[in-house]
Amino acid sequence: MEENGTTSRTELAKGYEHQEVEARWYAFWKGRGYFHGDEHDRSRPAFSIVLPPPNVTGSLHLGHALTATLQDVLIRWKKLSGYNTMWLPGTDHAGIATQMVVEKELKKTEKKSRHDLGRAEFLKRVWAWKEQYGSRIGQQHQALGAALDWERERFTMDEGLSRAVREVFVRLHEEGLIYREKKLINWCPDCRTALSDLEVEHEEGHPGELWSFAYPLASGTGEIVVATTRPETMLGDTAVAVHPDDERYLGLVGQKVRHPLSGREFPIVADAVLVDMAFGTGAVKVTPAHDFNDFEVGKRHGLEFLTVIGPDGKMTAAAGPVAGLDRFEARREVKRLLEERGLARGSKPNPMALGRCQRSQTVLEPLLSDQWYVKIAPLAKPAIEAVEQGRTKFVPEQWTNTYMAWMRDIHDWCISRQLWWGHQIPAWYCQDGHVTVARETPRACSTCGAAALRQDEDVLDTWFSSGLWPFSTMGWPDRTDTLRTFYPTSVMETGHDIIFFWVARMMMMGLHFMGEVPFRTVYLHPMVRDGKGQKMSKTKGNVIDPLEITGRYGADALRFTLAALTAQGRDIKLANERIEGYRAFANKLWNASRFALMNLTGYLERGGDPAAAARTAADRWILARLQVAVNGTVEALEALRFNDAANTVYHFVWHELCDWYVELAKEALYGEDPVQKAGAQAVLVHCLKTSYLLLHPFMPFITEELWHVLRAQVRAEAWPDSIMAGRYPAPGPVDEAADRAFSPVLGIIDALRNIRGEMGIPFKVALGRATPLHVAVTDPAVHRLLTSGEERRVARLANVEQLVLHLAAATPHAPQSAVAVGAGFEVRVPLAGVIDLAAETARIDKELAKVAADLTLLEKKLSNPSFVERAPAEVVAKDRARVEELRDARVKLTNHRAMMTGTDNQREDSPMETTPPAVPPADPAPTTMVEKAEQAVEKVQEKVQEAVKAVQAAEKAVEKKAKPAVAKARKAVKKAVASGKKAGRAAVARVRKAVKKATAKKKPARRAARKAAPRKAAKAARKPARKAKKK
RNA sequence: GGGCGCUUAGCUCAGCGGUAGAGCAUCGCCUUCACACGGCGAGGGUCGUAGGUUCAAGCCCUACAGCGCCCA
Repeated sequence: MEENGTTSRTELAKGYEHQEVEARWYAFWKGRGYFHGDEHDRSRPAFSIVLPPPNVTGSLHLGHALTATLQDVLIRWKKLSGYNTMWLPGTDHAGIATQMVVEKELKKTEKKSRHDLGRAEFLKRVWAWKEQYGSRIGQQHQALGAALDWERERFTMDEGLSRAVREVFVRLHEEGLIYREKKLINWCPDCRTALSDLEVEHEEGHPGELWSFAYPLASGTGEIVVATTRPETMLGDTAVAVHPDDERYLGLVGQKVRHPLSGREFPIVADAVLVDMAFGTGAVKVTPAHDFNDFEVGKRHGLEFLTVIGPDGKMTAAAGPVAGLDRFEARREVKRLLEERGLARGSKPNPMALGRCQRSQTVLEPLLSDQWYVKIAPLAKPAIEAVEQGRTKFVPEQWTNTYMAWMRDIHDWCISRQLWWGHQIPAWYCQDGHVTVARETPRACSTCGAAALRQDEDVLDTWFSSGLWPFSTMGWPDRTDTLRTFYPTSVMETGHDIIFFWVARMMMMGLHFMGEVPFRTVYLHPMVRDGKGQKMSKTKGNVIDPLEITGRYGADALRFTLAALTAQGRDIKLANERIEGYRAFANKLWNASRFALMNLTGYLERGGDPAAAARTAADRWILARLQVAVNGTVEALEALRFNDAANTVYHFVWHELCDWYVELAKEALYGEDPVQKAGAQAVLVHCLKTSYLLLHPFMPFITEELWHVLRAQVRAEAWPDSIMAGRYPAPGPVDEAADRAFSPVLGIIDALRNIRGEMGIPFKVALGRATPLHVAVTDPAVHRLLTSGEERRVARLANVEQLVLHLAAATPHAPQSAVAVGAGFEVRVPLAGVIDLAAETARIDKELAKVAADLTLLEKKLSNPSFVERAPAEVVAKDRARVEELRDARVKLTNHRAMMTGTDNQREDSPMETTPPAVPPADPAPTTMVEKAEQAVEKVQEKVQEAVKAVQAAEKAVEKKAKPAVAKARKAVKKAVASGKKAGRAAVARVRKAVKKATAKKKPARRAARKAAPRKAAKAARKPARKAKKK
């Protein structure tokens, strides 16, 4: 620890400064080897993750930050839980993207193309680029605190991984699962390479034009009209197809048409698969070399495959009059030429589907070419079975379906790319065209023995190498200890957009080459969007560098935010306010620790059982709550419910430890009793230490910092000198009795605070000053608890000067006072001279309304015989107990109210049936302003209702009368209704706001107005129950 | 065209069979010696619509509507 100079630090800055703290710890952890997984250690269970490799030339965005965070949470949690953890980092070479970046740079700085440099020289440049920029991702991961095993960092183009790639290629080829064939593929004219189906982005509804023209019959006796969205392809047409059942064209099938621009003649064929009789003219032009559907037609009918668009997106020589033109220019030119010849037959707008290149967004061109393919069905089968058998599970579960659907409908995988950057295909050709596939450069053709060999110029799809990632990174094809210890990995954690690219392919490759699934669990996290819900993308310019956020709010705050927002099944909208909130949380933890340090002088940690050190009910209570938090956190982590885990700790630290216990403990910490003081200190230290450990996976930096400071303060030599070497808190039984026993104290304090708040008595004005405040409790145990010291805590937290305790059902009669009733207690605050009778009456009425509503509901429920018979006994019992409680409260509150309004002659002290008004009487004189506003709201609401009804009626009428037009009309009407409703709601909301503002200054009036609304009263009625439940 | 997801407080979202929750925002009070990156209190929801199952339904089932994503 000396390397950090924090050994003796036991004082903290007033606020948490993340920059200062975060700068300190990464090197410390790394230097101590905490990130390294030991492949020789088989004594502990292993927990391993391979980081899905980001693109080496990219930089991390928030999606990566989420990946890093969730994986780090798992790794750190498992490490603290005693596992031999290993998290393997690395990057992939991103063939297309990287090559494009370097080519662009080359063009800019040297005005050269890669062809000017030649392959070898160009690759040198790419490597240089990789060396220069490849480290950025590593730095970003470090800034995020990711506990990555850097000793195992890999890159898909490393020697070892390249060897794995060749091995896989050769083996698959030997097994007949890799083949080379001339087929139609998706070609990007911009990247000048073939793509796999997965790299195609489909765009729907692109505004297009369905343009019709006529092919003259070769016989010269007529024409056949076809329509197309791509007129330029007509130069490659080698047939016209019609439906065999189409009577319009019966006589034409078998005849020929003459191409008006090239003069070629080709047949009219009948094809039931391709042709939809109802669409357009029912006749379709067929371009087998430039359309996937037409390609099949071409094969079925033995048509000519005529390529008229080249790899550069320009028309080839075969395109005759438009040869050399760009395909889009050619489109205009073809139309012009056909119009000139009088063959144009009109056009209409037609939304069309487009395929675009994932990288360059260029419209793809189907192109006929020789490519390498993986025959995928035999690989997919085991990958399907593995999931069916549950050997790999998806979380959230619904992704199983997506995976299965894709796997079952999988197409052969085009793996060759016309690039230079990547793994060059280990296939060689001799002059006779024989193919030799080999692990090492062969000396001679395996078929004819010819020595002159030329290696295939193409490289493999990047995903071909990253599909091997879970085992190629661990030394495969060698049988290494790393593989033995850490394969299969425990979890694959990545975005659901990558399920096919990585997950599916890793599954297939892992099963095929390792004989076992590559991961036990696949956790697919949601997409990170910006605050407005938009997908982050470079083109939109809303991509955020995680380092920007960590710089501003701290890595811990960002990590915690991401974890807290990662609920299963919904995208994350990351808003700055949210991150600010969790930065505040870090600050809260910091200051709770600061408070502790200030009050731990002289305390030495001896490692005893905190439960034994606990002296007071408050001590035992917080320990119980802590155990609840530990159990909840671990349970959530086990289920990969990151948000639940984060929120559980958050709630404990802020709302139980800080809001309650720190305040409660002051009684003992500032008090004279050394034993109680030591007890509170021990409990506080234990709670903080446990909180640090719970939080460490989420907030590694601040917890490590505070761990050291607290450890030094209490001289806890038994604690390891890094939190990373600590043990994660273990789930265990909760001291329910301690939790329950203390709740009356919390309830009484709550009640007093409520009176204060509602009556507008500032905290600094002590309660029970002139005359004492009264608290009555019915349970002797609670009475004992309070007399044995807890009443002093009540007094401190509610600022009470004199408090008289009664073991009784009710407090003594006092004329001007405020009363609150809870489960088993009643408090009475005399407020002579201070009390606002109207305010107190209103407050009591509010309470009464809640009680009455709750009671009505419960009584109705209990009077239903089938409920009593069929519902579980404990549910019924609980409701009965609650009814008793509510009746008691109703009596007390009614008495109190009667007393205040001067009609309390027959006050009752024992619970018995009284019948308070179900709805408390409203203040008879609300201000006219409020009245008017409320009426306005109602009117607007009525109007909206009327409008909606009217539209609906109209809708029905329309439906009845005009059946054919119904669909269209309905849509329009509904839209109108929706927008009308929306506008109406907005108007109501505005008026409501205005009312609120207007009434804000006139409290009694506002209250009265509220009373008038029974729904609100009913809602209010549920409130105390909720509070009680929380306790 | 097929599939999946979403619709809960002003906003962003949890909850998924037993009394509607969080964070932010709002309103009132408080510069109380851990924290104004704060404390205390309060208001705000017929849980998209219509049916059904159940003693009991945001929660399960069916249909519909709107939004989003994936695949063809």
